[in-house]
Amino acid sequence: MSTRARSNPLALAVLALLYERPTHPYDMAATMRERHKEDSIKLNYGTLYSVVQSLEKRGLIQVKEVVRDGRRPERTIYEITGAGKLELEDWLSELIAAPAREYTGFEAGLSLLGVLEPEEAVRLLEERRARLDEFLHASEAMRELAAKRGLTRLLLIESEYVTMLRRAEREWVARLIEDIRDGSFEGLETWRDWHRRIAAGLPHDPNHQL
Amino acid sequence: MSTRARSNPLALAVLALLYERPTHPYDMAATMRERHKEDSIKLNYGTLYSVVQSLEKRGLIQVKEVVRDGRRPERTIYEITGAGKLELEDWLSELIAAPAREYTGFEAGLSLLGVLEPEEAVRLLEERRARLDEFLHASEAMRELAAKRGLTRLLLIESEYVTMLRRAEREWVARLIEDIRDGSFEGLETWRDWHRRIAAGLPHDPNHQL
DNA sequence: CCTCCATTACTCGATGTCGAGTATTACGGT
DNA sequence: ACCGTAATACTCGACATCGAGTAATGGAGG
Repeated sequence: MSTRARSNPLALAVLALLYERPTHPYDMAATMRERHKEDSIKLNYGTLYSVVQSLEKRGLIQVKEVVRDGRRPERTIYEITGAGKLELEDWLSELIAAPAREYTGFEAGLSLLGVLEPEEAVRLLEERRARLDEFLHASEAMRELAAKRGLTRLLLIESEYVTMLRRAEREWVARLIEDIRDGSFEGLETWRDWHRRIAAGLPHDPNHQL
Repeated sequence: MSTRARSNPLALAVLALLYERPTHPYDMAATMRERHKEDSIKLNYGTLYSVVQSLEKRGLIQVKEVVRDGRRPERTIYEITGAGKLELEDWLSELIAAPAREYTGFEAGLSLLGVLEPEEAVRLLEERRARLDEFLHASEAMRELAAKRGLTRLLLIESEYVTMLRRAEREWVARLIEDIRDGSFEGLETWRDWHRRIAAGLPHDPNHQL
């Protein structure tokens, strides 16, 4: 259809909201906030309005009516189309069924870890571990609160997923720190060597081929 | 400094490459390929050149010389500046030390899981589990190959991280499937109910408040 | 009843990202 | 000697994303 279809999940959220009931962009944003969807789907006003326009151009949603309350700005109410419902189900299915290459900041950082000295790397990893612990505690607290309020598991499933990933990351980071510390990290000498050479402006052969 | 500084990690990779030696953008791309950096840092030609320009504007890198080989296009050789070295270390440190909110497609999908029927959700999750298994096998094979070639752990650390995350995800997805299947998933009836109402066009109260 | 701040609803210009396109040369095969 | 394909080095225009800005209303406090 369009050029860069299915890039921004915010468009998927729009389809999901309009699947429930017709409404206008500002209200979509407010609803996303109330339901804590903005924790899992990046929300930005400018982007929201442009994403809505793009969905309209693609025939997945359409204007239902334009209402004006006094002299406030007009509210443009959209509704989902048949094609939009199909797109919603198909896109959502893809997101669930197909693991995708995602580029995270930490992964990028790890791939350049050799730029730092091992000691510096350890210091930074320890800070990460501490922050992950904070996150996990906060997350635990929220979970208890949510349980008290009788929130069902379906409503917390994204958060359950993210917390599980963070817990796994925490354990991995902790082990990595140990390995570098006690010298069992394989290739530690090469790492140090490479670093000394760079600092001295010497040629270095970062033997990176697979 | 600039408006949207530290957004694209590709800029970090550029700084890291110029930290090793002066070179031109096209060669940076080639080097990133050779070293499998493009697996962890998204590489795109257009973006690369615009990112380089932005780094130059910010004074983090500068043109060293412009050479021409016969009648080929000119190659613009860049080198890193003092400010650039500081930025490299600071940015990299931040990526390692501070866990950041990352928005993944799967998380977005999970947060809208209620749009699907439980049975459909299970089918899709099973497909995901199968694909994760494939990924993990391929990853295992690569790991053995890399070991044979004597690659050091530092060079594979990003891949080790990603594989560990995928393994954790696989186990979580498997448990989730079980819970929905055997009915122990809390709130399954509410889920089904909500769905019936939507399908019938009835009012539904998606009680999402925290 | 007046003032101030939050809320409502959206717009705009700058900046970032995408990937196909261009033009040249090197090189292997026949 | 000729052809086709890969590699070299970069450009361009369409599209996406960002977040500050705008302009009106409603309500709480003095």
